[in-house]
Amino acid sequence: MTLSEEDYIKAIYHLSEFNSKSVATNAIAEQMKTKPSSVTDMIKKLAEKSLVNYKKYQGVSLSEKGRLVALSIIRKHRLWEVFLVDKLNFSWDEVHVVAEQLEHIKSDALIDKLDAHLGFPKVDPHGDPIPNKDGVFTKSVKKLISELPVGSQGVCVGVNDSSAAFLKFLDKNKIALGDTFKILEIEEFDGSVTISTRSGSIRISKQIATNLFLEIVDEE
Amino acid sequence: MTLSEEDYIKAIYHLSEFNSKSVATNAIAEQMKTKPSSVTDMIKKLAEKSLVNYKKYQGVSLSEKGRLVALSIIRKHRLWEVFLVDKLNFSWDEVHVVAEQLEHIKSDALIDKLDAHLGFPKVDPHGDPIPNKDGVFTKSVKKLISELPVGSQGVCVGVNDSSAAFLKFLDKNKIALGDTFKILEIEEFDGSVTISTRSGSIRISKQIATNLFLEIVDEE
DNA sequence: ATATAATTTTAGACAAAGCTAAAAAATTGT
DNA sequence: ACAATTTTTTAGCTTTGTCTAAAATTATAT
Repeated sequence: MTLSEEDYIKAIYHLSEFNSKSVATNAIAEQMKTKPSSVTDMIKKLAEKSLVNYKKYQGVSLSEKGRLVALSIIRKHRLWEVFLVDKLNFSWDEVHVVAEQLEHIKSDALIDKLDAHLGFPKVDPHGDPIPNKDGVFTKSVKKLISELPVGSQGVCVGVNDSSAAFLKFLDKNKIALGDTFKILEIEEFDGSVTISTRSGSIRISKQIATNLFLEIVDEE
Repeated sequence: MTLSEEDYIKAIYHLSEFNSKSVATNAIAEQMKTKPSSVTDMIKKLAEKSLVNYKKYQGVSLSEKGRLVALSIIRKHRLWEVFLVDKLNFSWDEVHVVAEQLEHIKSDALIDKLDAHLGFPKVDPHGDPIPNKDGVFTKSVKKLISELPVGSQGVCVGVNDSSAAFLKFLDKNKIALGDTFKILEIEEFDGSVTISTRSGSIRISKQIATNLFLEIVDEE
Protein backbone atom coordinates (compact mmCIF):
# COMPACT_ATOMS: atom_id res chain seq x y z
CA MET A 1 0.00 0.00 0.00
CA THR A 2 1.28 3.45 -0.89
CA LEU A 3 1.13 6.35 1.52
CA SER A 4 -1.54 8.00 -0.59
CA GLU A 5 -3.71 4.89 -0.74
CA GLU A 6 -3.54 4.60 3.04
CA ASP A 7 -4.61 8.22 3.45
CA TYR A 8 -7.62 7.70 1.19
CA ILE A 9 -8.66 4.54 3.05
CA LYS A 10 -8.45 6.39 6.32
CA ALA A 11 -10.46 9.33 4.97
CA ILE A 12 -13.20 7.04 3.68
CA TYR A 13 -13.30 5.25 7.03
CA HIS A 14 -13.72 8.47 8.97
CA LEU A 15 -16.35 9.81 6.60
CA SER A 16 -18.44 6.65 6.93
CA GLU A 17 -17.79 6.19 10.65
CA PHE A 18 -21.07 7.68 11.75
CA ASN A 19 -23.45 7.63 8.78
CA SER A 20 -22.50 4.20 7.58
CA LYS A 21 -23.82 4.83 4.05
CA SER A 22 -21.60 5.22 1.02
CA VAL A 23 -19.32 8.25 0.83
CA ALA A 24 -19.49 10.95 -1.87
CA THR A 25 -16.55 11.74 -4.13
CA ASN A 26 -16.83 15.40 -3.23
CA ALA A 27 -16.69 14.67 0.48
CA ILE A 28 -13.48 12.71 0.05
CA ALA A 29 -12.00 15.46 -2.10
CA GLU A 30 -12.71 18.01 0.61
CA GLN A 31 -11.28 15.81 3.36
CA MET A 32 -8.14 15.06 1.34
CA LYS A 33 -7.78 18.65 0.16
CA THR A 34 -7.66 17.53 -3.44
CA LYS A 35 -9.93 17.63 -6.52
CA PRO A 36 -12.87 15.29 -7.19
CA SER A 37 -11.26 14.08 -10.40
CA SER A 38 -8.21 12.91 -8.46
CA VAL A 39 -10.49 11.12 -6.04
CA THR A 40 -12.23 9.25 -8.85
CA ASP A 41 -8.85 8.08 -10.13
CA MET A 42 -7.79 6.83 -6.74
CA ILE A 43 -11.12 5.15 -6.00
CA LYS A 44 -10.74 3.16 -9.19
CA LYS A 45 -7.36 1.98 -8.06
CA LEU A 46 -8.68 1.01 -4.62
CA ALA A 47 -11.63 -0.80 -6.22
CA GLU A 48 -9.15 -2.68 -8.40
CA LYS A 49 -7.48 -3.92 -5.22
CA SER A 50 -10.91 -4.68 -3.72
CA LEU A 51 -10.38 -2.35 -0.81
CA VAL A 52 -13.60 -0.47 -1.61
CA ASN A 53 -17.01 -1.16 -3.14
CA TYR A 54 -17.58 1.21 -6.00
CA LYS A 55 -20.16 1.79 -8.70
CA LYS A 56 -19.93 4.81 -10.96
CA TYR A 57 -21.85 7.81 -9.66
CA GLN A 58 -22.98 5.80 -6.62
CA GLY A 59 -20.35 6.78 -4.09
CA VAL A 60 -17.93 4.44 -2.37
CA SER A 61 -17.72 2.33 0.79
CA LEU A 62 -14.94 0.29 2.37
CA SER A 63 -14.90 -3.45 1.77
CA GLU A 64 -14.21 -5.66 4.78
CA LYS A 65 -10.60 -5.82 3.64
CA GLY A 66 -10.48 -2.03 3.39
CA ARG A 67 -12.04 -1.62 6.82
CA LEU A 68 -9.32 -3.78 8.36
CA VAL A 69 -6.64 -1.73 6.62
CA ALA A 70 -8.24 1.45 7.97
CA LEU A 71 -8.38 0.07 11.50
CA SER A 72 -4.76 -1.02 11.38
CA ILE A 73 -3.74 2.52 10.37
CA ILE A 74 -5.92 4.01 13.10
CA ARG A 75 -4.43 1.58 15.61
CA LYS A 76 -0.94 2.79 14.68
CA HIS A 77 -1.95 6.45 14.75
CA ARG A 78 -3.48 6.20 18.21
CA LEU A 79 -0.68 4.13 19.72
CA TRP A 80 1.84 6.70 18.49
CA GLU A 81 -0.29 9.46 20.02
CA VAL A 82 -0.16 7.70 23.37
CA PHE A 83 3.60 7.38 23.01
CA LEU A 84 4.02 11.06 22.18
CA VAL A 85 1.95 12.19 25.14
CA ASP A 86 2.89 9.60 27.78
CA LYS A 87 6.56 9.14 26.97
CA LEU A 88 7.71 12.28 25.17
CA ASN A 89 5.56 14.77 27.06
CA PHE A 90 3.85 16.27 24.06
CA SER A 91 0.58 17.94 24.95
CA TRP A 92 -2.52 16.18 23.65
CA ASP A 93 -3.25 18.86 21.04
CA GLU A 94 0.21 18.77 19.41
CA VAL A 95 0.40 15.11 18.54
CA HIS A 96 -1.91 14.72 15.56
CA VAL A 97 0.42 16.03 12.84
CA VAL A 98 3.35 13.89 13.93
CA ALA A 99 1.17 10.81 14.38
CA GLU A 100 -0.09 11.30 10.80
CA GLN A 101 3.44 10.59 9.67
CA LEU A 102 4.24 7.83 12.15
CA GLU A 103 1.08 5.88 11.31
CA HIS A 104 2.58 4.96 7.93
CA ILE A 105 5.66 3.19 9.31
CA LYS A 106 5.51 -0.42 8.21
CA SER A 107 6.56 -2.95 10.83
CA ASP A 108 4.29 -5.31 12.72
CA ALA A 109 7.00 -6.00 15.28
CA LEU A 110 7.34 -2.28 15.95
CA ILE A 111 3.65 -1.83 16.71
CA ASP A 112 3.49 -4.93 18.89
CA LYS A 113 6.46 -3.79 20.94
CA LEU A 114 5.22 -0.21 21.12
CA ASP A 115 1.85 -1.48 22.36
CA ALA A 116 3.57 -3.50 25.09
CA HIS A 117 5.88 -0.62 26.00
CA LEU A 118 2.85 1.61 26.53
CA GLY A 119 1.08 -0.99 28.66
CA PHE A 120 -1.56 -1.98 26.08
CA PRO A 121 -3.58 1.24 26.27
CA LYS A 122 -7.27 1.09 25.34
CA VAL A 123 -7.76 4.74 24.35
CA ASP A 124 -5.61 7.50 22.88
CA PRO A 125 -5.04 10.88 24.55
CA HIS A 126 -8.24 12.24 22.96
CA GLY A 127 -10.24 9.36 24.45
CA ASP A 128 -10.68 7.57 21.14
CA PRO A 129 -10.47 3.78 21.40
CA ILE A 130 -7.45 1.87 20.04
CA PRO A 131 -8.38 -1.14 17.88
CA ASN A 132 -6.51 -4.36 18.64
CA LYS A 133 -4.47 -6.31 16.06
CA ASP A 134 -7.61 -7.84 14.60
CA GLY A 135 -9.38 -4.50 14.26
CA VAL A 136 -11.64 -5.08 17.25
CA PHE A 137 -12.33 -2.16 19.53
CA THR A 138 -14.91 -1.03 22.04
CA LYS A 139 -16.83 1.67 20.28
CA SER A 140 -16.74 4.06 23.19
CA VAL A 141 -18.46 7.39 23.04
CA LYS A 142 -17.25 10.89 23.69
CA LYS A 143 -19.98 13.09 25.13
CA LEU A 144 -20.46 16.44 26.77
CA ILE A 145 -21.19 16.27 30.48
CA SER A 146 -24.47 18.04 29.77
CA GLU A 147 -25.60 15.14 27.56
CA LEU A 148 -25.12 12.44 30.20
CA PRO A 149 -27.56 10.97 32.75
CA VAL A 150 -26.91 10.67 36.48
CA GLY A 151 -24.62 7.74 37.26
CA SER A 152 -22.50 8.02 34.12
CA GLN A 153 -18.78 7.75 34.61
CA GLY A 154 -15.96 8.65 32.27
CA VAL A 155 -12.56 10.13 31.65
CA CYS A 156 -12.22 13.80 30.86
CA VAL A 157 -10.74 13.88 27.38
CA GLY A 158 -11.40 17.24 25.83
CA VAL A 159 -12.88 20.67 25.79
CA ASN A 160 -15.22 22.38 23.38
CA ASP A 161 -14.13 25.86 24.28
CA SER A 162 -10.35 26.13 24.36
CA SER A 163 -10.20 29.78 25.38
CA ALA A 164 -7.53 30.78 27.89
CA ALA A 165 -10.25 31.86 30.33
CA PHE A 166 -11.91 28.44 30.31
CA LEU A 167 -8.66 26.53 30.64
CA LYS A 168 -7.73 28.76 33.57
CA PHE A 169 -11.07 27.99 35.21
CA LEU A 170 -10.42 24.25 34.85
CA ASP A 171 -7.00 24.64 36.36
CA LYS A 172 -8.35 26.54 39.32
CA ASN A 173 -10.94 23.82 39.94
CA LYS A 174 -8.34 21.07 39.61
CA ILE A 175 -9.99 19.61 36.54
CA ALA A 176 -7.47 18.12 34.14
CA LEU A 177 -7.53 15.90 31.09
CA GLY A 178 -7.28 12.29 32.15
CA ASP A 179 -9.30 12.73 35.33
CA THR A 180 -12.17 10.34 35.97
CA PHE A 181 -15.54 11.90 36.85
CA LYS A 182 -18.92 10.55 37.85
CA ILE A 183 -22.19 12.40 37.41
CA LEU A 184 -23.81 12.56 40.88
CA GLU A 185 -26.71 14.90 40.40
CA ILE A 186 -28.26 17.14 37.77
CA GLU A 187 -30.09 20.24 38.97
CA GLU A 188 -33.26 20.63 36.87
CA PHE A 189 -33.58 24.29 37.70
CA ASP A 190 -30.40 25.65 36.14
CA GLY A 191 -28.79 22.62 34.50
CA SER A 192 -25.82 22.64 36.84
CA VAL A 193 -24.20 19.27 37.50
CA THR A 194 -22.57 17.80 40.56
CA ILE A 195 -19.65 15.55 39.71
CA SER A 196 -17.27 13.54 41.84
CA THR A 197 -13.57 14.09 41.29
CA ARG A 198 -10.50 12.67 43.00
CA SER A 199 -10.56 15.53 45.46
CA GLY A 200 -14.21 15.26 46.44
CA SER A 201 -17.27 16.47 44.59
CA ILE A 202 -17.93 19.81 42.95
CA ARG A 203 -20.83 21.49 41.25
CA ILE A 204 -20.28 22.90 37.78
CA SER A 205 -22.57 25.27 35.90
CA LYS A 206 -24.43 24.30 32.75
CA GLN A 207 -22.01 26.41 30.75
CA ILE A 208 -19.08 24.35 31.97
CA ALA A 209 -21.01 21.11 31.47
CA THR A 210 -21.54 21.92 27.80
CA ASN A 211 -17.84 22.45 27.25
CA LEU A 212 -16.28 19.36 28.82
CA PHE A 213 -16.11 16.04 27.01
CA LEU A 214 -16.09 12.72 28.87
CA GLU A 215 -15.02 9.46 27.32
CA ILE A 216 -17.62 6.95 28.46
CA VAL A 217 -16.19 3.55 29.25
CA ASP A 218 -18.22 0.37 29.20
CA GLU A 219 -21.26 1.86 27.54
CA GLU A 220 -23.33 -0.85 25.88
CA MET B 1 13.09 17.45 0.80
CA THR B 2 11.48 14.34 -0.64
CA LEU B 3 12.10 10.90 0.76
CA SER B 4 14.09 9.95 -2.29
CA GLU B 5 16.31 13.02 -2.14
CA GLU B 6 17.06 12.27 1.51
CA ASP B 7 18.03 8.71 0.65
CA TYR B 8 20.44 9.88 -2.05
CA ILE B 9 22.03 12.45 0.26
CA LYS B 10 22.53 9.77 2.88
CA ALA B 11 24.01 7.34 0.35
CA ILE B 12 26.46 9.95 -0.91
CA TYR B 13 27.45 10.77 2.66
CA HIS B 14 28.17 7.16 3.52
CA LEU B 15 30.10 6.55 0.31
CA SER B 16 32.33 9.55 0.93
CA GLU B 17 32.62 8.97 4.67
CA PHE B 18 36.02 7.31 4.52
CA ASN B 19 37.61 8.17 1.19
CA SER B 20 36.56 11.79 1.18
CA LYS B 21 36.97 12.16 -2.59
CA SER B 22 34.06 12.55 -4.95
CA VAL B 23 31.67 9.65 -5.38
CA ALA B 24 31.07 7.79 -8.66
CA THR B 25 27.64 7.60 -10.26
CA ASN B 26 27.93 3.82 -10.48
CA ALA B 27 28.72 3.52 -6.78
CA ILE B 28 25.60 5.47 -5.88
CA ALA B 29 23.52 3.38 -8.27
CA GLU B 30 24.74 0.22 -6.60
CA GLN B 31 24.11 1.56 -3.10
CA MET B 32 20.62 2.76 -4.01
CA LYS B 33 19.84 -0.37 -6.01
CA THR B 34 18.91 1.69 -9.03
CA LYS B 35 20.36 2.48 -12.48
CA PRO B 36 23.17 4.96 -13.19
CA SER B 37 20.89 7.00 -15.45
CA SER B 38 18.46 7.52 -12.59
CA VAL B 39 21.34 8.61 -10.41
CA THR B 40 22.45 11.22 -12.94
CA ASP B 41 18.92 12.63 -13.01
CA MET B 42 18.74 12.87 -9.25
CA ILE B 43 22.23 14.36 -8.92
CA LYS B 44 21.19 17.15 -11.27
CA LYS B 45 18.23 17.94 -9.06
CA LEU B 46 20.36 17.92 -5.93
CA ALA B 47 22.95 20.16 -7.65
CA GLU B 48 20.11 22.52 -8.59
CA LYS B 49 19.30 22.83 -4.88
CA SER B 50 23.03 23.20 -4.13
CA LEU B 51 23.09 20.16 -1.92
CA VAL B 52 25.93 18.62 -3.94
CA ASN B 53 28.91 19.76 -6.00
CA TYR B 54 28.70 18.26 -9.43
CA LYS B 55 30.55 18.45 -12.72
CA LYS B 56 29.62 16.16 -15.56
CA TYR B 57 31.63 12.94 -15.65
CA GLN B 58 33.58 14.05 -12.55
CA GLY B 59 31.54 12.41 -9.81
CA VAL B 60 29.73 14.15 -7.00
CA SER B 61 30.37 15.35 -3.45
CA LEU B 62 28.15 16.84 -0.77
CA SER B 63 28.14 20.60 -0.31
CA GLU B 64 28.31 21.90 3.25
CA LYS B 65 24.53 22.31 3.12
CA GLY B 66 24.19 18.72 1.88
CA ARG B 67 26.51 17.44 4.60
CA LEU B 68 24.32 19.04 7.26
CA VAL B 69 21.21 17.47 5.77
CA ALA B 70 22.95 14.09 5.78
CA LEU B 71 23.98 14.46 9.41
CA SER B 72 20.49 15.46 10.46
CA ILE B 73 19.10 12.30 8.84
CA ILE B 74 21.83 10.20 10.45
CA ARG B 75 21.07 11.81 13.81
CA LYS B 76 17.43 10.81 13.47
CA HIS B 77 18.29 7.31 12.31
CA ARG B 78 20.62 6.65 15.23
CA LEU B 79 18.35 8.15 17.88
CA TRP B 80 15.52 5.93 16.66
CA GLU B 81 17.86 2.93 16.81
CA VAL B 82 18.62 3.72 20.45
CA PHE B 83 14.89 4.00 21.12
CA LEU B 84 14.15 0.68 19.46
CA VAL B 85 16.84 -1.15 21.42
CA ASP B 86 16.65 0.59 24.80
CA LYS B 87 12.91 1.15 25.06
CA LEU B 88 11.26 -1.43 22.83
CA ASN B 89 13.73 -4.27 23.40
CA PHE B 90 14.60 -4.87 19.79
CA SER B 91 17.92 -6.61 19.38
CA TRP B 92 20.65 -4.45 17.87
CA ASP B 93 20.65 -6.30 14.54
CA GLU B 94 16.90 -5.89 13.90
CA VAL B 95 16.63 -2.15 14.09
CA HIS B 96 18.14 -0.90 10.86
CA VAL B 97 15.19 -1.50 8.53
CA VAL B 98 12.69 0.18 10.84
CA ALA B 99 15.03 3.10 11.54
CA GLU B 100 15.36 3.62 7.77
CA GLN B 101 11.68 4.51 7.79
CA LEU B 102 11.60 6.47 11.03
CA GLU B 103 14.54 8.67 9.97
CA HIS B 104 12.28 10.42 7.44
CA ILE B 105 9.70 11.65 9.97
CA LYS B 106 9.71 15.44 9.87
CA SER B 107 9.42 17.12 13.26
CA ASP B 108 12.17 18.95 15.09
CA ALA B 109 10.18 18.87 18.33
CA LEU B 110 9.88 15.09 18.04
CA ILE B 111 13.62 14.57 17.71
CA ASP B 112 14.43 16.97 20.56
CA LYS B 113 12.00 15.22 22.86
CA LEU B 114 13.12 11.78 21.78
CA ASP B 115 16.74 12.77 22.45
CA ALA B 116 15.81 13.93 25.96
CA HIS B 117 13.68 10.83 26.60
CA LEU B 118 16.67 8.64 25.74
CA GLY B 119 18.99 10.62 28.01
CA PHE B 120 20.96 12.34 25.22
CA PRO B 121 22.84 9.26 24.04
CA LYS B 122 26.18 9.77 22.32
CA VAL B 123 26.30 6.53 20.32
CA ASP B 124 23.77 4.21 18.72
CA PRO B 125 23.49 0.48 19.51
CA HIS B 126 26.17 -0.30 16.89
CA GLY B 127 28.56 2.12 18.56
CA ASP B 128 28.25 4.75 15.85
CA PRO B 129 28.26 8.33 17.14
CA ILE B 130 25.08 10.44 17.12
CA PRO B 131 25.57 13.95 15.68
CA ASN B 132 24.07 16.79 17.71
CA LYS B 133 21.54 19.29 16.31
CA ASP B 134 24.31 21.25 14.58
CA GLY B 135 25.81 18.16 12.95
CA VAL B 136 28.74 17.99 15.35
CA PHE B 137 29.86 14.58 16.52
CA THR B 138 32.94 12.89 17.92
CA LYS B 139 34.27 10.80 15.08
CA SER B 140 34.84 7.76 17.25
CA VAL B 141 36.37 4.62 15.89
CA LYS B 142 35.22 1.04 15.93
CA LYS B 143 38.12 -1.40 16.15
CA LEU B 144 38.82 -5.07 16.73
CA ILE B 145 40.34 -5.82 20.13
CA SER B 146 43.31 -7.33 18.30
CA GLU B 147 44.05 -3.95 16.69
CA LEU B 148 44.26 -2.01 19.96
CA PRO B 149 47.26 -1.23 22.20
CA VAL B 150 47.43 -1.92 25.95
CA GLY B 151 45.53 0.69 27.92
CA SER B 152 42.76 1.22 25.36
CA GLN B 153 39.26 1.29 26.69
CA GLY B 154 35.96 1.00 24.89
CA VAL B 155 32.44 -0.33 24.67
CA CYS B 156 31.78 -3.67 23.08
CA VAL B 157 29.58 -2.89 20.12
CA GLY B 158 29.75 -5.74 17.67
CA VAL B 159 31.04 -9.03 16.41
CA ASN B 160 32.72 -10.03 13.20
CA ASP B 161 31.70 -13.64 13.42
CA SER B 162 28.03 -13.94 14.25
CA SER B 163 27.91 -17.74 14.30
CA ALA B 164 25.82 -19.33 17.00
CA ALA B 165 28.92 -20.99 18.44
CA PHE B 166 30.69 -17.66 18.91
CA LEU B 167 27.68 -15.93 20.42
CA LYS B 168 27.30 -18.86 22.79
CA PHE B 169 30.94 -18.50 23.82
CA LEU B 170 30.41 -14.81 24.58
CA ASP B 171 27.37 -15.60 26.64
CA LYS B 172 29.24 -18.21 28.65
CA ASN B 173 32.02 -15.71 29.38
CA LYS B 174 29.55 -13.00 30.32
CA ILE B 175 30.57 -10.76 27.46
CA ALA B 176 27.65 -8.74 26.13
CA LEU B 177 27.14 -5.83 23.78
CA GLY B 178 27.28 -2.61 25.74
CA ASP B 179 29.93 -3.82 28.19
CA THR B 180 32.96 -1.63 28.76
CA PHE B 181 36.38 -3.32 28.46
CA LYS B 182 39.96 -2.23 29.01
CA ILE B 183 42.98 -3.87 27.40
CA LEU B 184 45.27 -4.89 30.29
CA GLU B 185 47.90 -7.01 28.61
CA ILE B 186 48.73 -8.47 25.22
CA GLU B 187 50.63 -11.76 25.16
CA GLU B 188 53.25 -11.57 22.40
CA PHE B 189 53.58 -15.33 22.17
CA ASP B 190 50.06 -16.26 21.06
CA GLY B 191 48.31 -12.93 20.64
CA SER B 192 45.91 -13.58 23.50
CA VAL B 193 44.63 -10.52 25.31
CA THR B 194 43.76 -9.89 28.94
CA ILE B 195 40.82 -7.54 29.33
CA SER B 196 39.06 -6.16 32.37
CA THR B 197 35.30 -6.61 32.53
CA ARG B 198 32.71 -5.73 35.15
CA SER B 199 33.18 -9.12 36.73
CA GLY B 200 36.97 -9.06 36.93
CA SER B 201 39.52 -9.71 34.20
CA ILE B 202 39.64 -12.50 31.69
CA ARG B 203 42.05 -13.67 29.02
CA ILE B 204 40.70 -14.12 25.52
CA SER B 205 42.43 -15.92 22.66
CA LYS B 206 43.64 -14.15 19.54
CA GLN B 207 40.75 -15.72 17.65
CA ILE B 208 38.27 -14.07 19.97
CA ALA B 209 40.16 -10.78 19.88
CA THR B 210 39.87 -10.63 16.09
CA ASN B 211 36.11 -11.03 16.27
CA LEU B 212 35.06 -8.48 18.85
CA PHE B 213 34.64 -4.80 18.02
CA LEU B 214 35.16 -2.09 20.62
CA GLU B 215 33.90 1.43 20.21
CA ILE B 216 36.79 3.62 21.35
CA VAL B 217 35.66 6.68 23.24
CA ASP B 218 37.77 9.81 23.51
CA GLU B 219 40.25 8.88 20.83
CA GLU B 220 41.90 11.99 19.41
C1' DA C 1 48.95 5.71 -29.19
C1' DT C 2 45.00 4.13 -30.13
C1' DA C 3 41.50 0.52 -29.97
C1' DT C 4 38.66 -1.53 -26.58
C1' DA C 5 36.23 -1.39 -22.37
C1' DA C 6 33.99 0.86 -18.75
C1' DT C 7 31.52 4.72 -17.03
C1' DT C 8 28.45 8.45 -17.44
C1' DT C 9 25.09 11.16 -19.68
C1' DT C 10 21.22 12.05 -22.84
C1' DA C 11 16.86 11.08 -25.01
C1' DG C 12 12.62 9.22 -24.84
C1' DA C 13 9.12 6.41 -22.30
C1' DC C 14 6.39 4.85 -18.27
C1' DA C 15 3.67 4.61 -13.77
C1' DA C 16 1.82 7.18 -9.81
C1' DA C 17 -0.73 10.91 -8.27
C1' DG C 18 -2.19 15.10 -9.14
C1' DC C 19 -4.46 19.02 -12.07
C1' DT C 20 -7.85 21.57 -15.58
C1' DA C 21 -11.53 21.64 -18.68
C1' DA C 22 -15.24 19.49 -20.60
C1' DA C 23 -18.71 15.73 -20.85
C1' DA C 24 -22.06 12.71 -18.53
C1' DA C 25 -25.15 11.49 -14.89
C1' DA C 26 -27.89 12.59 -10.95
C1' DT C 27 -30.47 15.82 -8.27
C1' DT C 28 -33.39 19.79 -7.48
C1' DG C 29 -36.71 23.53 -8.08
C1' DT C 30 -40.58 25.21 -9.94
C1' DA D 1 -41.75 17.20 -16.16
C1' DC D 2 -38.05 19.14 -17.53
C1' DA D 3 -34.62 22.92 -17.18
C1' DA D 4 -31.07 24.31 -14.26
C1' DT D 5 -27.72 23.02 -11.03
C1' DT D 6 -24.69 20.01 -8.76
C1' DT D 7 -21.94 15.98 -8.70
C1' DT D 8 -19.09 12.74 -10.86
C1' DT D 9 -16.40 11.06 -14.49
C1' DT D 10 -13.42 11.33 -18.54
C1' DA D 11 -9.68 13.05 -21.36
C1' DG D 12 -5.52 14.97 -21.69
C1' DC D 13 -1.52 17.19 -19.46
C1' DT D 14 2.24 17.77 -15.54
C1' DT D 15 5.71 16.27 -12.22
C1' DT D 16 8.55 12.91 -9.78
C1' DG D 17 11.31 9.17 -9.97
C1' DT D 18 12.23 5.43 -12.51
C1' DC D 19 13.67 2.72 -16.77
C1' DT D 20 16.05 1.28 -21.53
C1' DA D 21 18.80 2.19 -25.36
C1' DA D 22 22.03 4.87 -27.43
C1' DA D 23 25.55 8.46 -27.44
C1' DA D 24 29.42 10.76 -25.22
C1' DT D 25 33.28 10.72 -22.33
C1' DT D 26 36.97 8.72 -19.64
C1' DA D 27 39.96 4.83 -18.45
C1' DT D 28 42.72 0.80 -19.71
C1' DA D 29 45.63 -2.34 -22.08
C1' DT D 30 48.56 -3.72 -25.27
